[in-house]
Order: sequence, then C-alpha cells, then structure tokens
Amino acid sequence: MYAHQSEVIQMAELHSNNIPWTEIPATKQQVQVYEAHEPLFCEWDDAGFVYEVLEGVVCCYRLCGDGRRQVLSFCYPGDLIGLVQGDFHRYSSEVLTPARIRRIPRSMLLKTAKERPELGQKLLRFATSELAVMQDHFALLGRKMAVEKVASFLLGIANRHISEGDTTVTFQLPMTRVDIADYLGLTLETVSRSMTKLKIAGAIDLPQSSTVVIRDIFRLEDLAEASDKAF
Amino acid sequence: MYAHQSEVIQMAELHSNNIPWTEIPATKQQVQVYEAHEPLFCEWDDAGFVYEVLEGVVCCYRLCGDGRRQVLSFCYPGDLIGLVQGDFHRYSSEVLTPARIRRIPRSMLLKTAKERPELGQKLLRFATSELAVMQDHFALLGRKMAVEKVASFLLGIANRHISEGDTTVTFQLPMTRVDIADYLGLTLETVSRSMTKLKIAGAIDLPQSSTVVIRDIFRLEDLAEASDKAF
DNA sequence: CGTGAGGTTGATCGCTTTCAACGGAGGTGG
DNA sequence: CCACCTCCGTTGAAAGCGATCAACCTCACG
Repeated sequence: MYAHQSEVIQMAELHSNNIPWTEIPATKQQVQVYEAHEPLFCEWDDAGFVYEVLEGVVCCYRLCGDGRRQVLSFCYPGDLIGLVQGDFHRYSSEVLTPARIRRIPRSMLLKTAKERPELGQKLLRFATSELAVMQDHFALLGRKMAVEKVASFLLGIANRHISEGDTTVTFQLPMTRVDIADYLGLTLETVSRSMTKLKIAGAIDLPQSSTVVIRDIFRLEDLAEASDKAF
Repeated sequence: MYAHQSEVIQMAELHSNNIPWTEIPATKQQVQVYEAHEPLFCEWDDAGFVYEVLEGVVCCYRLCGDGRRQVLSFCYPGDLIGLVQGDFHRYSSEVLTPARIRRIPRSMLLKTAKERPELGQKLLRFATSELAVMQDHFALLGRKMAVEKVASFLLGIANRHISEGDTTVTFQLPMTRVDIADYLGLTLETVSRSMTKLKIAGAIDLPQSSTVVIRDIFRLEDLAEASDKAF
C-alpha cells in the first residue's frame, strides 16, 4: 500500500531548518519506529515529549464531543510535533504511514534552549512558520468552496514533490479521503466529488485512488482560487 | 459608539505575559495612538515592526483575490502583532477602536532576544500560545454549525470580561457583524440570525446591537457545542 | 429632518451534507 | 485457487443549511 513511501522519505533532505540535536545529550534522544495507524499521543496526555518526524507522515487532529473531527495538520519529515504551551497536549496525533520519529523530553529541549540561544531561535522560527501555515489554512477553511479547498490541498502536497520547472508531477496520498475531509472541513463524499471535478477539468488524474497526477498545475492553481467560474 | 471602551482597556492588566521591554532601549520603542479604522500595516508590507496592543482592539485579516476576507484574529491588550518569519507581513491589520500601540523594530526585538534568552523564551511562549488559540479556531471554522460558531465566539469574548462566579456579564462588541462573519467564515446575515436564535433561546440579550448580555452562560456553552438538538 | 452606515428579517437559490447503493482492491480461510 | 469479507472510494438522489438578494429598521450625525 505504501509502495512509494521512499518518495516521502526523501523529503527529509529538503528541510533545512532541522533542529541542532547535537546540543542535546544522545542519551536523551530516542529514535523510534512506528507502524501505520499507531498513535503518538492523545489529547490531554501529559506533554512529556516533543517529536520530530524523520520519515513518514503524521496526522494531528482534535475530536469534538459528538464525534466530529478536525485534522489540524499533516506532518512531514522535518516537522516538529507537540511543542505546546502548558503541560498537556491539546490534540491527538497518529502516524499514517510507517514512520521513524525522534522523541525528545520537552523539559530537556526547553532547558537546552535556555542555555543555547541558537536553539531557542530555531524553535521560535519553527513556531512562527507554523503560525504562517495555519493562517493560510484559515482562509481556506473559512472562505473557500469545496473544489477550491481540494485544489489548494493537492497543490500544497504537490509543492513538496515538485522540482523546478516541472509542470506534471505524480505522487501518493498517504491519507484517506476521510482524513482529507476532516482537514478541509468537508465530508468524504464532497472530497471525492471535488476530485472527480478536478479530473474532469483536466487539472489532475487519478490512476488509483491514492495516486495523484498533476496534469496541469496552472489550471489547478486557477481552480484553487476562483472555481465558481469553471463549473 | 465606544462608550465602554474603558472596559476593554482594563483588560491590559489581566495579561501577565507582557514582554520585558526594559531590555530594549527606550529610544527604540514608540507608543502611538490610533483612531478607529486606522491601519497598522498591510499584507506584503515590509515587516519592519512588531506591535504590542496596549489599549483597544485590533483586527488582523487576509484578503483573497476576489474580495473574500478572512479575519485571522482580534487582538486585545497584551497581544503581539506582526511577529512573522520572513521579511513581509502576510496579513493586514487595522484598529477597530481608538488604540494605544507600542511599536518595536523587529530586528531590534530579535537581536535582543538573541542576547537575552529570557526574552526569547517569552516570545516562544507567546508563539506557542498563539498556535493553541489557532488550533481551537480550526475546529470552529471547519466543524461547527453557524449557531455554534457564534456562541463559541461570544463565549470567547465573555471570558475576557468575566469575573469568577459570574453567571451574567455585559460587554460591548468592538467589531461589526461583518468583522464577526469574516472571522467565523459566515455572512453577516447568518451572524445576525444566529444572534437572534441565541436571544430566543434565552442564552443572551441584545439591548443594542453592539451590547451583549450573557444571560445564561451554561446554555450558551451548550449551544456552542451541540446546537442541533436545541433547534 | 435627510442621509448613510450598520443591523435585522424574509424569500429563494444553491452548495454541501446526508442517506444509500455500488464497485474495486486487498486479505483471509476453506 | 477461489469465494468471501471488509475497507475505501465513487456516484446518485434528496434534504438542509447557509448564501444571496432584497426590503425595512434603527441610530448617529450633519
């Protein structure tokens, strides 16, 4: 099922803002291997650790009382998970694909950051980047049509896989339609229908349900902003 | 129109995580007074300054190409605006009420943070708190019904004005229905209708359009989570 | 008293949801 | 090896919620 996982793993090299773990005693770091669908932690768990994704894709989400779910982010290699203010996690987290993940005690990370301003700065840079990403997602959740949401989502993934000048890219989606729907604030049926519309419009192709081919990235970009005219 | 502005201003004292500006030369700080509706900065402006709200309320928002707007946050005294990664602002910002705002050169702030880890830590704490607030807002934008959104929004404001044990509170809304709509991902008409529903349900009262009385905060909390049963 | 901005309410439309049926891929056991 | 089952995805039909269009109201201000 994850035949193209190596593609995902290669992304690690693209992230240049890796944390300088050399500042932290090796005995305090643990690299762990996870199977698909294993949880990292749950909402309200004690926030004892911060996790750095080395390989694989992780899904962070929050559950409302009545079963509704909002996916907060899909985390790729280089991303940091669980850097929270306060002593408890405010969301759950589980891996979508087989993954390798580094685990650092949060107290150790913050203590080291206090002694080494450079690490503190990296953490601050990471946090402000996260804020910018979330602001992008706000406009998407609050103000876009279903097709625009899905087009924007696919563009975001495509940009992780794209080389300069490419106009066509192929990649695997590590998440299900439900995951995507809960990320975009839609139902899985609407995600499926939107994908079909994008296919009909010639922007993408779907040889298998989890394989996406970007056929015309410019059209996809158009559809991500003003789909009303197109349908 | 802003007769109760003093109520808002008092909130400054409630925020305990103020930045230790004493570390920054007084000559580099400027406290400025703004009139209602004045902009602080615009999207793509050079991010030369970071702003701390001292008095008043500020609205941060992003405009899509076709005029759609997403309000990212309403900033109250104690909040920090414009702490971005990169050299440009990614959103616009304007004051909603007469305001007093401290302006610090971003380079100076970051340089000082490098030398004084304590300041860096405060900034990191601020950023992670922001992340948590935005995660809350995600679930609201993506997964709540209109009435739930408005109820949640009013609860959030009410919590800024509430004293312990209060079951009824009165406060002024510094923003218009359009601002609220653009914050919640709704139209102004839907916001208005939802307010009326909350009034009919006995959760709130609206003596004037910008004056909100929380009549039954527990009912309001119920309506913020599972309104479907109530209507 | 006229004017304009902001707010409320009504009627209708349309997009997304909901409910439901079907199909394909992968895994298991006879 | 094949029947069967389950999970995931797609598609169709109908219903519902919020958007849109429009009228009216209130209040502040000149």
